[in-house]
Amino acid sequence: MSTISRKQREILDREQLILRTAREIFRTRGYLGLNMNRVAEELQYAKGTIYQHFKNKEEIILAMAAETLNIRTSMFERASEFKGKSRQRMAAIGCAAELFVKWYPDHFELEKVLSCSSIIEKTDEKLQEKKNAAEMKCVSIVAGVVRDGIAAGDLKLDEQTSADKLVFGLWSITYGGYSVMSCTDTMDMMGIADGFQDVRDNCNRFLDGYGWKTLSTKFDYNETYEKVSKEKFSDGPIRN
Amino acid sequence: MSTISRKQREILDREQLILRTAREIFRTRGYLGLNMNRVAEELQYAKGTIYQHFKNKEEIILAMAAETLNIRTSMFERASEFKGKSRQRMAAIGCAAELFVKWYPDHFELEKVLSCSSIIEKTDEKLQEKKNAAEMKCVSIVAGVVRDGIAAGDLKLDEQTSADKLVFGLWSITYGGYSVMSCTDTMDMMGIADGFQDVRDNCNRFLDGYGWKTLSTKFDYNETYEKVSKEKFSDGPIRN
Amino acid sequence: MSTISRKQREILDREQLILRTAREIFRTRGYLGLNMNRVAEELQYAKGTIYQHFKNKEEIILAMAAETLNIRTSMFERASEFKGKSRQRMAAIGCAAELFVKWYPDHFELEKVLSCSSIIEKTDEKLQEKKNAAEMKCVSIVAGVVRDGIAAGDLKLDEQTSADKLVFGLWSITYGGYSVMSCTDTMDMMGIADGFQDVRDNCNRFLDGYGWKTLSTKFDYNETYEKVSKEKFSDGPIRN
Amino acid sequence: MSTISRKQREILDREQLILRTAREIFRTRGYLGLNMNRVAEELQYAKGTIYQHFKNKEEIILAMAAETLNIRTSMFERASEFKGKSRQRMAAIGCAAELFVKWYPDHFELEKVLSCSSIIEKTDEKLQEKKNAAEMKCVSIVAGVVRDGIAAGDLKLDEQTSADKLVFGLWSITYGGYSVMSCTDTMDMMGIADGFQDVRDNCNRFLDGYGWKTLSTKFDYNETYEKVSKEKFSDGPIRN
DNA sequence: CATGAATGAGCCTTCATTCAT
DNA sequence: TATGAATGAAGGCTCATTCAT
Repeated sequence: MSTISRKQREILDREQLILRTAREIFRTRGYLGLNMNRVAEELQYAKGTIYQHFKNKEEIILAMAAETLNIRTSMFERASEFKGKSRQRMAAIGCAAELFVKWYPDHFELEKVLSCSSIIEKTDEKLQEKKNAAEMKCVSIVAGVVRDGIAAGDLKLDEQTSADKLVFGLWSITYGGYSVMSCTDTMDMMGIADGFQDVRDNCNRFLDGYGWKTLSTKFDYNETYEKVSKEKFSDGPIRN
Repeated sequence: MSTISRKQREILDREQLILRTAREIFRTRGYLGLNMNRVAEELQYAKGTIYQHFKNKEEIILAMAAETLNIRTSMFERASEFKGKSRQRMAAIGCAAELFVKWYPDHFELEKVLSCSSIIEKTDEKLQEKKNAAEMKCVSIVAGVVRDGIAAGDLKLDEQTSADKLVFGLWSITYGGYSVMSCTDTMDMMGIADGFQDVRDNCNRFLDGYGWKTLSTKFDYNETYEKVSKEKFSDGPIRN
Repeated sequence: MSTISRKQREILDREQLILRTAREIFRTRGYLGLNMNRVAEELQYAKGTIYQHFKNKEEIILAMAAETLNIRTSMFERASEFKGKSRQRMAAIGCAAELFVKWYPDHFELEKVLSCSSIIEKTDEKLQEKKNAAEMKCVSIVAGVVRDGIAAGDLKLDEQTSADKLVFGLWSITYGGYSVMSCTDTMDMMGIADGFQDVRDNCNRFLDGYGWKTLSTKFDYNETYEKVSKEKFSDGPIRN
Repeated sequence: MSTISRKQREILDREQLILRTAREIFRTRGYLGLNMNRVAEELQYAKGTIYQHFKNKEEIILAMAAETLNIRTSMFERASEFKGKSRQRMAAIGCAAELFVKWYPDHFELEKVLSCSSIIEKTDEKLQEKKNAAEMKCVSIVAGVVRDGIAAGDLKLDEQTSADKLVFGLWSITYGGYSVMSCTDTMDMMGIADGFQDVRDNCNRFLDGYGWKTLSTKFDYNETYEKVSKEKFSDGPIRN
């Protein structure tokens, strides 16, 4: 890593530059507004240059997603290292998820786009695997904390309930919640003012429903969120 | 309704025919595979004729979404009329949501596409409002059942919790859950075999977390689902 | 055929117009100089219009070849109907071949291009078959005259020699000869002044070699050529 | 030749290496599949390096053709030195031509490509001349044998027939025959199984037509071919 | 000399939309 | 009102060639 040549370094930088530009375009103009012409133009590079780094448009999308997914993974990792009871550590991950959405709001859109098979089909399988690995790691971290909770006796699951189901539930609430939030109209319609707070609360109620023991009955989750935020993520958005 | 002329009737029929065809194409070939040429061809009508009914391609997408949204609304309405305690009526709506996803799997894709601002911008505002109204009505039905539960004393919410937050939660779990389910890879990764069952269970645990009283402690939710399915939706997919 | 609508007629005309233009470009600038842009430009039509008639560039090439091949076939047919002994009828076909090359000099180039598998692969199989059928018919006409010669006792082939081999030989001499002629440099190099005359003579010597009986020993082939030309092809280049 | 410096030697080697690689690509992927990128990649050299040897892509094509043309010339030379009567020596050249086609099947494709004016125009005139010289030499060898035959009294040509016309005829039959053979479809259509044998036979019948005396009436041409092949070309494909 | 990233002209192709009939 | 040919902007992608290092 340290012996990387200057040139290779420059290439890597340029790749990130391309992704950054693409992300900007994607955020402001959506998937259909993102095209190689625009990226090249915005970047003041020739079209061919972009193609030297990414085989096609789809690979840019995938690379963007992989990039933020890696960031999310490291955020989840950091959060999972929060010192506290299992339930608090889960809250820490919730905090990480929340900050991730706030910092990389376009990631959800990317995931949506990538779920179109016609897009993913055009990409290199290796890149896909990289992305999947990052996602996998993320899921594992959450599942790990759930199992820690079980091991610590904070959480008892009946026979019908696997740790995975619980993870799936949390994933659903957050993914679904943040998705709904990305559409202000729906939020207004539902009468939701502070979506982030509500997603937090709903996650907690969900875990309550499974009987995951809190530290104290009067435990203020928001306090934990603040603490995690300060301790682990005070330095703002991470760049890969 | 009864005073509608034969001609207007024909136009409506054709509109539905167009939407049906477009939906078929959308389901099998995705958004990028849906184009006016294909619709016209499949329909055995001329392209110009389609433009007499829909101002542009985007309006077709929007109309498709509005159509299924209306179906969902009527499904929710029917479900909410299920005879039983409030919690059971909510389960009935859950059943409706599940059947809706099973019967109209393309609706999620449509919503995804519509969330691209560039698409919705090209559509007539009135049609957007129609779609929003349908969505609104759907949300209201769910909120209504929540309030019925409160009124009936089955559910007590503290000061921090509004009925809306609870609706938002349910929406998140189902929307998020079904979204995740649409990607088999992620499902495998998470180790989820039967997503529908898990969404059901997670919804129920979530409501448990809020303390919504069940009819009996040994209440079997799945039984309710079966009953609702038979009583209310045994006649299969609804056509507008 | 007679009930063809005016519109269909126009379309056919336009298709021929496109082919005529493409042929012109092909003749002057070669395969690499022929592109859809240029065709559209030259034709003063929009690019899309061209694509409404031909799926892609390759199909234009193929269609051009099929068109001239059909012409050649009908020329061969006409020639084979020349009244005379078998050897004279074969000469008549030689005359047709010669005129064909003079009238449609680009056809050879087209064949060359089409022999590139990468080109033909992009075309519709049906169109390929059409072209092959035309070619087949052409070959059959020649083979037919050879067999007529055998039947009439003008030509006796030994056991090692099939009628097909003889046809192949004639094909080789004419195709090869005309190919060489298309490159003036080589012609100069070889010291050939009047290639057409030499191809005629060589064909005749070749048939002499196989012992195909001439009408009289002093028979002047060129005279036959002139007669055929006047009787059968005095009206100049045929348009499909 | 002997005073060539090591450096010049290296350059020559590299040039041959480039041509060899280009030829390999050309054979397997055709003209459109041959690009500088691919050549450089396959060769493990940088693109710029190739440009140090060849001004542009077209010159590579031309150089490849010149190279094989030189090989053909030396094959023809060798064959013309076959001991025997004039007609047998001509058969020896026919054998060389046949082996050349078998050993360097891509040469025909190269000639095809080069016949596109747009290609040759981009090349250096000197290289063109080199190629032409090689071709010229080849033609001369054949013409020489014809003249030897005349001088030896084996062949008598009338006033209308020049030695060149005869050479042109042989060229036509072989070039045309091998061209047709490169398209299996046409071969099938014509009902030709062993094209090489038929080209041989047709050449011989052609020469018979001109009355070129064979050694004996029962002369077996194929025997000569075999003998030439063994005596002159048993060491396989020649490398420049 | 070797390198190979950058260039950008050029090509193919698609498709929403219009409009003359 | 229906038609469907024509349009042409838009976008994806390739590749020969250059040139700074």
